[in-house]
Amino acid sequence: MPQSPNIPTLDDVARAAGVSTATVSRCLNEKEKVSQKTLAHVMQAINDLGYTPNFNARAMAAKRTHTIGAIIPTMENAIFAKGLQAFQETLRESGYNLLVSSSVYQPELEAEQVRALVARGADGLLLIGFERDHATYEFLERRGIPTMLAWTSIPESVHASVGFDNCAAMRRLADRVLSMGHTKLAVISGFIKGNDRAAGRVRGIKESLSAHGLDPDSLPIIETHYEIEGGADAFEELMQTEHRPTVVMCGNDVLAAGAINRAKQLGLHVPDDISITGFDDIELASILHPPLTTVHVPHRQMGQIAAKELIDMVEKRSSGVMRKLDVRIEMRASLKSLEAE
Amino acid sequence: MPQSPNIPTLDDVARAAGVSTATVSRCLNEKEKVSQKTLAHVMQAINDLGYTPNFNARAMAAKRTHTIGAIIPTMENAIFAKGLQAFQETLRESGYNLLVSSSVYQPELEAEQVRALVARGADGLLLIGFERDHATYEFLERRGIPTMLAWTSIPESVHASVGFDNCAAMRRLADRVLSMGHTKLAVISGFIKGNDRAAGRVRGIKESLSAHGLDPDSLPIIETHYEIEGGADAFEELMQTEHRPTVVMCGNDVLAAGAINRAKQLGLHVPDDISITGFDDIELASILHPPLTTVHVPHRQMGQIAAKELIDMVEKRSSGVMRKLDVRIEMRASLKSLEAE
DNA sequence: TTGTAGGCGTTATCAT
DNA sequence: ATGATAACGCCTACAA
Repeated sequence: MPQSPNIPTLDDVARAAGVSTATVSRCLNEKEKVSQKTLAHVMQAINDLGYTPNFNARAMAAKRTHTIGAIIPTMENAIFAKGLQAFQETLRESGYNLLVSSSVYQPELEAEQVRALVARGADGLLLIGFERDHATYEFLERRGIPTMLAWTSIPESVHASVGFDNCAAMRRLADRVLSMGHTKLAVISGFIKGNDRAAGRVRGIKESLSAHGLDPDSLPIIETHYEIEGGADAFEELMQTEHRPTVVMCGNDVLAAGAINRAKQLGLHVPDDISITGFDDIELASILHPPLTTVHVPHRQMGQIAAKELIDMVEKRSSGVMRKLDVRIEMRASLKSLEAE
Repeated sequence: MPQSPNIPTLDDVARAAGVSTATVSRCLNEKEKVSQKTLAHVMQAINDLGYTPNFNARAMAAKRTHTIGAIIPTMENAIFAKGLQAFQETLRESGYNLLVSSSVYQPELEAEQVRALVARGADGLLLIGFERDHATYEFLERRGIPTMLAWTSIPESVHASVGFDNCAAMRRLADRVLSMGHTKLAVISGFIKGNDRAAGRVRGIKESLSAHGLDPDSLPIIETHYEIEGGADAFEELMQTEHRPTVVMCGNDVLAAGAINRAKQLGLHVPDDISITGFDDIELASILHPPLTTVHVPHRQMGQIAAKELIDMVEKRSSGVMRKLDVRIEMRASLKSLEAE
């Protein structure tokens, strides 16, 4: 027979310590307002009873939770993991907790999770990218929930954000590619609808093409899931077309990993037969064979800044700025020059 | 001047719809107990006001949250991502939400997060592995929180769990390795302290050694972080020893990826100069060069079963069983036979 | 420094 | 089918 769980409350502690609930509460939240002696007493009682404050009651009474919510598109690959880890660490240093949920790249699910997190009393939110239903922003606004957008940078936006310019970054990489003599490019992108990062990256390539006098509209683009298998299949499809590209630029490293792998299976040598590039510079990129040329994104820095800035917003020290970080092109062996040596 | 956020409550809805709060509550939770007409009215009011139920208030009054908490050691690699994704999906199908946090492989942090999740009113918990402070189990027990342990299987345990026998699995792989003529093995493991999965895997190798008449105590073992870099450095260290192993067995695929990569940098050919094996069979394993021989773990299945079982426990349909899943040895090119062809 | 008491937004019991 | 109303566990003026 399992004893019915008898959970100790503030009252129990107060009674055990012979003080009022207010005093116990103070011992928990404002130690300085309590005498050493009673503090010791109370703490003793807390330990003896195995008391844990009820979060929900706390949230209701205080209207603060010291909790930040984050919604990321996926946990299935390392893209967000690194940054999120740093985000969590930085939050902890300031006494905040992190609640994570994944939207699996589904806008409706994200909207739902925003409401869930807010309903739970999240003091602030971290969202990825800026493209989402207006209703969501409106909701956040009405509720007065400080929100940071990350992994992106938003031109002339009213939103606080920390990230980089996906379009400009990819454009720089494309410029490099073109400067190496490539003229026949192809692109493997994540699904663009509802994903501003993906859209920006493709746009960057097109801009580069235009600037170099090439036709952006004839650029072959395949959209697929951000998965290794997706990248692989898309790559194969690209290779079967009439005019084979000499370089395939991928929307992220995971897609590129799939592409490189499939190339190998098809008997194509990278980069001699075909060059491949990625985006993100996750750890995977450097251990691929050949190592992947990609855009390095400062994941950890982004997470740290997001955390600090968000806390400042929550604690009214800031009203939300926009931070644009620098990226770096990481040249590795998967991209080869077409010029004579 | 930002308008002070005026969040609508049940009362507001009730007033707007001209009914009592009780009725509104019913419309939200037990529609069938309300007439069509009032239901429509109330829903209208809810929409008009943009009302969202306050989760914390709800949790307090109902003592149920339909929320499951999960604490995983890391989000930094894909090991748990796949299973967790399936876990979340299955939970959703039954109307449950998932709250995730990461312990970064720190037992104290995990203990803290268990309390946090319980304080938040989690109806149940998913934990990885079984090795943790007794106090935590006791706490969970006292609070009456259904808990599932995953990624492991526990001999004669009172705990509900779903997973596989890490020791037996690795032993099977080691048996294969030995049957291929290898006698000089070395191991790169994650830190064993506080990590039963890591410990079990190493034990499996030792058992295999013993069974084959080899001395398990002379097995070189390096413990390191579950990271690519950790695996790489450990590998290099192993290669510098007097008696070079002919095969390096790694505690997981991430370590193996690091090892393979470093081998390449050192000018060693895998598997001709050295064989390498992994554990988990994450996607990465098959795109490594050469593809990695590893132990395939049914991640998604594990997540699904964990979710179903945990819900059953929460809803008192089950008192917690132990499910042991099968793993499969995935033979790929990174492991080579030493026998003459 | 400590105690008293009202209120936070729901659910659920008991009437009606 | 609907309405009062008492919890739920804590925080926080306000008082002492």
